[in-house]
Amino acid sequence: MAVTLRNQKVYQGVLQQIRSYIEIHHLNPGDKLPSERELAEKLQASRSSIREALRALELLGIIETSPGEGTFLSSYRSLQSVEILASFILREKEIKGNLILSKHIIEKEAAKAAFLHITDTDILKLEEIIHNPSSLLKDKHRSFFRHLFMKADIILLERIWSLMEEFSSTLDEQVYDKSLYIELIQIYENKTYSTIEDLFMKRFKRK
Amino acid sequence: MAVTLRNQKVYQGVLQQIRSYIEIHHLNPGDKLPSERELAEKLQASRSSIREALRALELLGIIETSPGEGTFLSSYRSLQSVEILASFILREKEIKGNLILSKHIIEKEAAKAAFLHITDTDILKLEEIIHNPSSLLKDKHRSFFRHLFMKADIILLERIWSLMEEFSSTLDEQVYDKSLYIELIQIYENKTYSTIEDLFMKRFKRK
DNA sequence: TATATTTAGGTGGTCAGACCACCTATAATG
DNA sequence: CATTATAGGTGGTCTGACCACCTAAATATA
Repeated sequence: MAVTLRNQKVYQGVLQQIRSYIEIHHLNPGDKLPSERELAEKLQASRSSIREALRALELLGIIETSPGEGTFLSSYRSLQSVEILASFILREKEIKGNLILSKHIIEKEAAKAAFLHITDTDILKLEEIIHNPSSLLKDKHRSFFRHLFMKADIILLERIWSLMEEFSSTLDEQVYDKSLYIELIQIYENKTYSTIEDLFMKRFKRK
Repeated sequence: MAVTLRNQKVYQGVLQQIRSYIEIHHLNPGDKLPSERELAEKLQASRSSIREALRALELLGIIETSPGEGTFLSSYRSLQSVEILASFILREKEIKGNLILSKHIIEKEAAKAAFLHITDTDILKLEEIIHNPSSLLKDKHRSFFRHLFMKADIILLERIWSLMEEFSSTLDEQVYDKSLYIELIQIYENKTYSTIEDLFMKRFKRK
């Protein structure tokens, strides 16, 4: 059995050693890790313990496994862990009321952060999204803000916002307002940054 | 063996079923989950598979285990996953810059949202936090904003911010600025809401 | 009776060994 | 040479076994 330091569980030690292994061997995304049986022997732990560590890493999106092939470092960043976390956190009732407000705040900041980088082409693109007759209001909303997040270059907030969007769509109260987009586009055209804050805030007060 | 839907692994199914269990039984933080053997029987999976799911949940800080006692819903969010995630994933440079900015934005919004609810008592409390000689700047920062989040009553953003704080603390560059807190307290005293935005933005521009 | 002690059973932690389905490279076959 | 078996490795899963630990009930003690 692997040495158990300070009441640490074996799988936690395995976690650290795998991290070291990756570092020492300069493994890059897509590279293969030793097999479970090999790790078990190398790290002096049972295959079960190795697997407990690997499952945890998998949930965090750090590794991927292919039956019959092996275990590999993830080449893309999975949001699996965030989703699991979110699904547990958002379950709590008080949080749900918070969700709409938080999402609104993040959208406001995206609109502000994008301001400096918005070009005429972007404005056309945004108008096209909003006036597309074949899309639902919900989809318009998502495309619209996704574009803003992209321009603002705040990937992290975009991811968080995406999750909030997903969860808020499971709630009853849908709160999309077409005039918001139109007014925002006008602000971008007139280059009046300072009015963005008000645009969003007055809309939230109304509820 | 548990039914394997769409190539889904057993432990992933177990993950979902545990989530359902928590919801159906209205479990709250601190409450006890069924034992591993009981879950194995209930969910028609082996104890190993149950454990793989539990280990993953443990790493995410959703559950805690006590040998000899049982498995419990976490009463506090341990965030131990953050450390692991950070050490594996945060190598990517683009994300780092994004992290600091995103955290800064959320802190700014917390400061604004708290504005209306700040009382004289709160101001004293905030000053006490900042001038406490026995705490590190990092801890001052956290206590300070935790108080603001509490007053603003935006739990969800606070959770997200906590995650970001944990993440950013694994980075080299620490960016706490004591004068920010002092100026912010002054704003609360003078009740000049409109200057909060500038206070934060000018600080970010400097970097 | 009231308190201290033992004990039995439950719980998580870990391990070893066994199949299975799947993949791949090699060897045997046409 | 191309095709097809085949053998061995890999993750996925299960079973059953210990161990250390905790708790509460049963027992012994004051």
